[in-house]
Amino acid sequence: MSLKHALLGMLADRPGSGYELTKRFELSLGNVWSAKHSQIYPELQKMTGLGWVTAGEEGARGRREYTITDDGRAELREWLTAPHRDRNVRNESMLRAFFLWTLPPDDAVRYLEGEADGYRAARASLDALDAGIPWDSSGSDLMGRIVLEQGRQWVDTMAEWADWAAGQVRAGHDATTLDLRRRP
Amino acid sequence: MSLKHALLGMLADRPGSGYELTKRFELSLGNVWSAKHSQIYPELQKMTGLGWVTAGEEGARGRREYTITDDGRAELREWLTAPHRDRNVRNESMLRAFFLWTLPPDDAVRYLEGEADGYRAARASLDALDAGIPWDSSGSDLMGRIVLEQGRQWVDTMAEWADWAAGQVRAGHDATTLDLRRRP
DNA sequence: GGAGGCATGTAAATGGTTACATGATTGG
DNA sequence: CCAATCATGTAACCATTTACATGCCTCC
Repeated sequence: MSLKHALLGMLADRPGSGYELTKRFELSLGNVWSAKHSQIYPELQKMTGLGWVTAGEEGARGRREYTITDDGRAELREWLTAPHRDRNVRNESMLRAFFLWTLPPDDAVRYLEGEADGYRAARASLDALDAGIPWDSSGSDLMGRIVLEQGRQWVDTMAEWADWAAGQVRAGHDATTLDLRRRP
Repeated sequence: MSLKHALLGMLADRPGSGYELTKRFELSLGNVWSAKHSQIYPELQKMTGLGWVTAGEEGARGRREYTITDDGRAELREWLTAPHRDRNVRNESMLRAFFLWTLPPDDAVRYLEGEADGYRAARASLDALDAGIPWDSSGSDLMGRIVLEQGRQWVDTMAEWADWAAGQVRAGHDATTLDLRRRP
């Protein structure tokens, strides 16, 4: 049930309409969580029912601005501090990698090289995103930039891994002869 | 629609029943993709309808073994080699991190330190998994171990990041004064 | 006046989790 | 004989995506 909390978190910074929240997902938060407007609008209505947000007057073009309530802030704090054990990972590129042994080695190497390129492209767009944001000294910008840095380290690590993996497959290694070089 | 392909990939190695496939998700594949038996059984039936697998005779305790067909192998190859652009990431811990600025700094630091510990624990269990598998020279073991290595690098990178992030918050940095040390 | 962006919604379908339900076999 | 594990399934619910649907407002 993270969508509600993602919306609460965004509204804790400043009030916004469903449309604006959709844009915030697309522009910044989308790198860690995504949602479409068709899910966001009904969710905001449910959250109004729960008393976590209040809907403002209908403005131009039917615009309706939502504001977080004290109950909403309490719920957000609860979600942030409660222990959470479920590391539910879903990584489709790794799932594919798992089955690359069913392909001729050349095709497997091509896949892994393509992945490495994909990660390098992702790195470039994270850099562009970083450079394009006029970071200020607010708390939300601090955590935004720290999370962005996480994305950068993640794609770098994955690009390195994909290069390494392609090399191992190209060299004809098997699971017992892998060269498991670790970072110092 | 990755579940079908995950099942195809596992059956490409060797035939298996729904129960066994569920176990394979729990024991090895679960680190990159997960599924419950309640989703797997109906899916195998659909795949039989598509001609991607064939169901064997009903054995003891109603056990039914599924075997991948040539059509199934073709579909798997197609899925592995077709270009895929959608990097649809969903990372709930990072989503939380994004909103840590709403907490008192001490609580934010505690969260990040807890994350670092969680990643170190994950590292230990990946090491145990690796040590417990009698890797052989098969192609499936090669890719299995390469993917496991990815998991190891991922959790190491994340533990380092969480330590760094906790330090930055503890030191009272803001987005304009972050110490963005990069790996050499 | 038309294009593009602002703005909101619903419906249908798919994907996934939790809970319910049942029974056979094996090993201690 | 009892517990654990093997083995399969369905139903209800929740989450997510895709497609359908509408209309306003601003700028060129």
